[in-house]
Amino acid sequence: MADHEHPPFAVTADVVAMTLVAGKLSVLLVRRAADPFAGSWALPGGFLAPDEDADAAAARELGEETGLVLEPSADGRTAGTGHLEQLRTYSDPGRDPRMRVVSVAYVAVLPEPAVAEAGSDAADVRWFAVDDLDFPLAFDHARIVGDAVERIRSKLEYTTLAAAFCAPAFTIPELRRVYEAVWGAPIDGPNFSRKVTSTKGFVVETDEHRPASTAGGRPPRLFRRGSASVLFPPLLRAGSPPAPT
Amino acid sequence: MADHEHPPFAVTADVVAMTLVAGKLSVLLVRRAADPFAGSWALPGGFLAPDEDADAAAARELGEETGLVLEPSADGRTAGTGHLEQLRTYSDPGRDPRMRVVSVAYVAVLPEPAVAEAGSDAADVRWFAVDDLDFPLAFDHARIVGDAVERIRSKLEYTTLAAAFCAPAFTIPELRRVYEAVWGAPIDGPNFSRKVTSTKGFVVETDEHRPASTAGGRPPRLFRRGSASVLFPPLLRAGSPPAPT
DNA sequence: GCAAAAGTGTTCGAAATACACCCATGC
DNA sequence: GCATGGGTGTATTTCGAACACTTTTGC
Repeated sequence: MADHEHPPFAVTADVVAMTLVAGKLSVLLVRRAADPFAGSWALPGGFLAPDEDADAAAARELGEETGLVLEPSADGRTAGTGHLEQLRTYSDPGRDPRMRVVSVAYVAVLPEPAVAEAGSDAADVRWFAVDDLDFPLAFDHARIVGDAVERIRSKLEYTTLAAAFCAPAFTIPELRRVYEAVWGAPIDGPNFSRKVTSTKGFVVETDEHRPASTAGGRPPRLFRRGSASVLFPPLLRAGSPPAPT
Repeated sequence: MADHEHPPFAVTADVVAMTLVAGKLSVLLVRRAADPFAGSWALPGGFLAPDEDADAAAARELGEETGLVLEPSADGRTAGTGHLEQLRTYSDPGRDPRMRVVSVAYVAVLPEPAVAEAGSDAADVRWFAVDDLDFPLAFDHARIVGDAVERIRSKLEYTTLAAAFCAPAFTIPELRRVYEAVWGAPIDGPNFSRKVTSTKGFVVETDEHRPASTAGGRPPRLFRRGSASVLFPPLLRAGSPPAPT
């Protein structure tokens, strides 16, 4: 390893924050004010501070936009609800027209109630359903969002990540709707319920029930997230195989 | 995003190159000559050139040590044999005592015949069985190797990556020994053979056979790598579930 | 022939799928 | 009651684990 003559790099952490909005998988975007791609939508993110690593920078940037504090752990699970994990690093020399910027991208999963669009500016921070992203994003952020969606889709199969989309207490049908929204395919309710409740550590039962909706129906039981982070055996998508990581 | 006052970062690409040596999963290490951790074993790697991205830098560094040229593609598959894919990025502020160094780590998988230790220096580049790594490595490279091993173990389950450990033409038992070496557990030969040959696109049959060994035995058929990169349904490890990515 | 290694056949049980049916609520 | 949504029971089928057994070589 040489230790001189290396060119100047800027390093950023960019976050693909995801949640369910009105039952649709959505990502958080911010409208750029400054020069390159001014007016375009982009991922929240920013430069690493001198004393912080990329995990901390991602958590900080996410907190600045959503008001939520997620402490990333080894497997991405956070102390409370939510999830924050590294996705991959994008380093194409031309990805920022100003200079050499290497971006460490993250995926965050937030429970739906936390959709608070507090943070910095008001109408310049918005959730977009991923299926509605038919306009170009700044930099290579469209590609990053695509990679993040594919990561999340694939991780629902063999981890308990779906619970990160839910509030601390949730029902089995709510969890099922997470799978249906992310995978875009219906899932058999009875079999899903059995699978989830019989997989040790996925969910833990409480003795509470959510009140039935105004449309009627049996009040569903409430569950909390279990201690397991992997799902074994996995919950495989029926049809097409997933793309590799 | 600010565009000033960001501290100077150096960005490196480090490669965890893996292959089977004498039937054991092994990683390529180089002995450091220069100052921090001089004399210690470390991963091959180096700084990104001004005009190259991390993928290209990783491929270049690997080529300088092994003489092999692997062109990384979207899913990590390379044109010929072998495999090169991004692992994750390590950015702890204290990971290099000299300065702020962010390292984009890669995993490379090479076929056993390619163990040529040509490259730069002779005895300062060596393959080590991962189970024999009971000495400390330079920087945080021990952690990176651990993450790489876990990534490879997990990817054998749901991708056709195992074939990257093999020569262009290989037998089913050879492929099975890859799984056994990486997972460290025996696999039933008959069932494995059926699973592999019945999964469309994993391997394609040739009409050649490898000559039987001197110990006798039926000569195994030769196969080549198929076009599939994902394995569906996956080939799950029997016992303990894998750690999440 | 005998040992060794590759590959096939067969059985068994666990688990996913499909779907009929029962339960508990709002109106 | 009746519609709505949650949950259980059960038959079917598919798939993997285990292992007996056949094939094809070297010696």
